Amino acid sequence: MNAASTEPARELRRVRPRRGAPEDTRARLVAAAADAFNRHGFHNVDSNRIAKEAGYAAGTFYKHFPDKRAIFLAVYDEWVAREWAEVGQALVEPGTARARAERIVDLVLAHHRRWSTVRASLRALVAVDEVAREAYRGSRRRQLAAMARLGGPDPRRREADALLLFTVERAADALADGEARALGLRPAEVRARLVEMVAAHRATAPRA
Amino acid sequence: MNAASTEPARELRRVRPRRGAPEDTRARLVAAAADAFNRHGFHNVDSNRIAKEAGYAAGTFYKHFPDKRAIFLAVYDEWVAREWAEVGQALVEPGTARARAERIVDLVLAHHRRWSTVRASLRALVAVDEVAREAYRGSRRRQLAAMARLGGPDPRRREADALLLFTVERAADALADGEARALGLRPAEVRARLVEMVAAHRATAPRA
Amino acid sequence: MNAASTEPARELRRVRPRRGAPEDTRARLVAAAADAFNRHGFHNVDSNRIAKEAGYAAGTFYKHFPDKRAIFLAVYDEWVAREWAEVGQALVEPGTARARAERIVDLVLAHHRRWSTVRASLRALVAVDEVAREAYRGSRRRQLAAMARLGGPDPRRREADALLLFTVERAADALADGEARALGLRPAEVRARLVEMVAAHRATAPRA
Amino acid sequence: MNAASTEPARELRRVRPRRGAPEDTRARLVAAAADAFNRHGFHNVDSNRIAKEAGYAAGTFYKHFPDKRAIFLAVYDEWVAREWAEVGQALVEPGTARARAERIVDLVLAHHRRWSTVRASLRALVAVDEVAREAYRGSRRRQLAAMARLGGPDPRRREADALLLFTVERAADALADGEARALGLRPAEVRARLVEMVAAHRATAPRA
DNA sequence: GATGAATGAGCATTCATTCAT
DNA sequence: AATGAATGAATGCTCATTCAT
Repeated sequence: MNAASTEPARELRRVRPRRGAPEDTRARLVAAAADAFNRHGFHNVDSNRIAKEAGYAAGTFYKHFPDKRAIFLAVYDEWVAREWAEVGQALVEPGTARARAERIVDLVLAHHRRWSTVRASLRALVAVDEVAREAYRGSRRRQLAAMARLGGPDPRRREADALLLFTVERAADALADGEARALGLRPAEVRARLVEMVAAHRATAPRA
Repeated sequence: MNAASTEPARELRRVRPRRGAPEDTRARLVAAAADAFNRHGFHNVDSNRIAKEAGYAAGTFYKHFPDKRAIFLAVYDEWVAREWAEVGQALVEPGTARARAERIVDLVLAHHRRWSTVRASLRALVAVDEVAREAYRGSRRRQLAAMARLGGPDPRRREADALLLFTVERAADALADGEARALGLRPAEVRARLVEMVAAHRATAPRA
Repeated sequence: MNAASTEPARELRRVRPRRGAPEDTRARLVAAAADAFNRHGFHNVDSNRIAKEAGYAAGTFYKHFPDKRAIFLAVYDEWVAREWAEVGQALVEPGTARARAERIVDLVLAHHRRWSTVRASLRALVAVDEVAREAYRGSRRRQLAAMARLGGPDPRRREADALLLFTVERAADALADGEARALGLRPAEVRARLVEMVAAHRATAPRA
Repeated sequence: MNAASTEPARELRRVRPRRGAPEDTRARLVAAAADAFNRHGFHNVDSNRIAKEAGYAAGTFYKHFPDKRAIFLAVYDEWVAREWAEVGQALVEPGTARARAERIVDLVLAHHRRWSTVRASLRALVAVDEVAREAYRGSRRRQLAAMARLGGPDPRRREADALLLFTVERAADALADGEARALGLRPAEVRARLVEMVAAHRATAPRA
C-alpha cells in the first residue's frame, strides 16, 4: 500500500534473541554478507566471517544457505529487488521526462555507489560459474522485459534499450568505484550526459 | 613500423631449452597464465598450474614474478598493448570514417571475445586491490589521453570520449560473454549501433 | 509363548501423536536409525537426520539417547534379540538335525543380509570404542553360553562352538555383502557346506 | 632373489632431509597412517595428523595422496603384500604339512594382531564405499586365485578354499582383537584347531 | 515430551609461496 | 636459471550436541 512495503517489515533488533525466526536470521546473514562482499569482494570473504559478523556461529550459516555462492546470489537478488522497486517508483511519479530521468539516474548512481564491489564480483563470478550465470541472466532478462513494456511494442528497440542500460550502468560503475575521478572526468558532467540520454530515450517517456 | 612489431619478435620454440633466456621464460609463463585466467578466472587459477602448463616447475614462477597478481597484471598489460596497437593501426588506415569505425568496433569485439573472463576478473580485482587499481587506472588514463589527442584540444569532450568508451566496452562485453545472446539481442544490430556511435564521434574523424 | 512375542507389541502408527509414549518415540528412532546405519554405515549417518527420518525434530533424539553411539547399540541389541529369538525358535522345532541346520543357516543368512552394513560398522566401532566393546562382548558371551547350554556340559567344546559360529558368521557376511559373488563363489554351494557344518555340530543335535 | 627383497630396500632415516625422494616421503606417510589407523580406526584419524606424525606439514599429505581413503588403501595394499610374501615363503619351506600349517597359522595370527583395527575399518569402509570395495575385492580375488593354484585344477574346491580362508581370518581377528579372550576361549586351543584345519586342507599339501 | 534454531569444535582440502638442491 | 618437495595458514563445510521456547 505504500513504498515502504518493499522494505523488510520486521525491524531487525540489534540484540537478537537466542532463537529467532529463520527469516530474521537469514536477513541478518544477508545484510552482513552484503556488507562484507561489498567491502572485500566475493573471494576475500569467508562464510565463517559472515556468520560471525551477523552475530552467529559458523555453523548457523549453513543452516540457511547451502554455500557461499548462494548467499552471494541472495545479496544480488536483494540489491536488484530494491533497485527495481525504487526505479519503478520513480517512473510513475509525476513531472517532466527530464525530472524523471534525473531521478532515475540519481537512483542508479546511488545504487551503484552502494554496491560497487559486489557488482564487480558478480560479473567475475558470472564469467566462470554456471549457476551464477543463470541467476544473473534471468534477472537481466526480466529487467529488459520491463523496459520493453515501458516503451511499447516495438521489438526493434530491444537493442536500443540494452545499449542505454549498458551505458548508464557502466558509467555509474565508473562514477561509483572512482574510475571516473581517476580519469579526470567531472561527475556532474557525466551525470548530465546520462540524464540527457535517459530523457531522450522513449522508455522514460510517459506511456502514450 | 608495421603491426607485426607488436608481436613477440622471438619465436617461442615448443621444446624449450633447459635454461633459456629470462624473457622467453617470462613470455611462456604469461602466455600460459593468459590462457588459464581466461578459462577459469583469476581466483580459480593457481600459480603452480600456470608454471606447469608453461612447461616449468612451480618454483620457476617465482623467479619471474613476485606473485600471482603480478603475472595477472602482466597479462593485462599484454592485452592492452595488443589492443591499442591494433586500434591505433586501424585509425590511420585510409578510408571513410564509417569504414574506420567498423574496423575499430570489430577489433574491439574480437578482443573482448578473446579476453572476456580476464576482463571480468580484472574489474573484480581492481575493486579490491590497491596495486591492481593503480595499474588499471594508469592504463585507462593513457587510453583516454590518446583518445583526447585524436580529437583535438577540446577538454569538454573528455566525458563524451569516456562515455563512448564505456558504451562500446560494455556492449562488447555483453556480446563476448553471451549476455547479449541471453537477452535476445541481435548481434548484428548491436554492432551496427556501435559502429554508428563510433562513426559519429569526432575522435574517429580524420585529424584536421 | 510364541515367536511374535519378540515383536513390538504396539503397532507404530504412521501418523504419530504430537506427544506420544516415550517407548514409541524410542522405537521409531531406533527403526529409523537401523535403516540409516544399514544404508550408510555408522559414520555417514548424522543424528539430526535420524530424528528427521523418524519424524521428529533434532532435539528429540537427545531426549531419548545420550548420543549417537547409544542408539547404534540399541540397534545392535534389537538385531541380536530378533536373531536369537528366531534361532532359538528354529532349534526347538521338530524335524531332523539336517532340517534344523538348514533352517538355522537360512535364518542367519537372512539376518546378515538385512544387517550387513551395521555389522561391519559395529566391528569397526568395537575395535576402537570401549563402551561399544563391552556391549558387544557381553552379548557375544551370552550367545556362546547359550550355545554351550545346548551342547551339554563339555567345556572343551567351547572353542569348537566359537569356531563354528565364526565360520558361519563370516561366510554369511560374505554372502550378504556381495563378497562371495565377487569371488565367484556359488551361493548354493557355500550354503550347503554351512548346513553340513552346522548339522555335524553337536550343538544342534537334540538335547540328550 | 631372497625374502628380504619384499622389504623396502631403502632404510628410512629418522632425521629426514628437508627435501627427500617422493617414495621415501610416501613410505613415511604410509607408515604413520598405518600406525594411526590401527590405533584409532579410519574415522578417528585426520590427514593433518598423519602428516604431522610422519614429520610433515599438513599440505604435504596431499602431494602424495589425493585423499584419506587413498592412503588407507595404500596401507591395506602394504599389509596384504607383506602377508602374502610371508605366507608364500612359508608354503615353500621344507617340512611336514603340519609344520607348514603351524607356520602359516602363526603368521596369519601375527598379522591380524598387527592390523586388527585397520582390518575392521577396512570392512566397514568396503560396506559403504565403492572404490574401497573394488580395491578390496580385487585383492581378495587374487588371493583366492593363488590358493586355487596351490591346490590344483579342481574348481569345486573354490568354496572350500574360501570357507577355510574365512574361518582362519575370523578366528584370527577374534584372537587379535581380544574377542576370543573375552569369550573365555583358550588361545592355544583355538590355534590348535586352526592348524588342524589348515593341515587337513589340500591347499597346503605339497604339490603333486 | 517435543521443537528447531543455534552452536562451535573439528576436518578435509587448497594453494601461494619458500628454499635446499 | 631451474627444480620440485615441502610448507602452513587459510577456508569451506559438517555434525554431534544444547537449550530456550
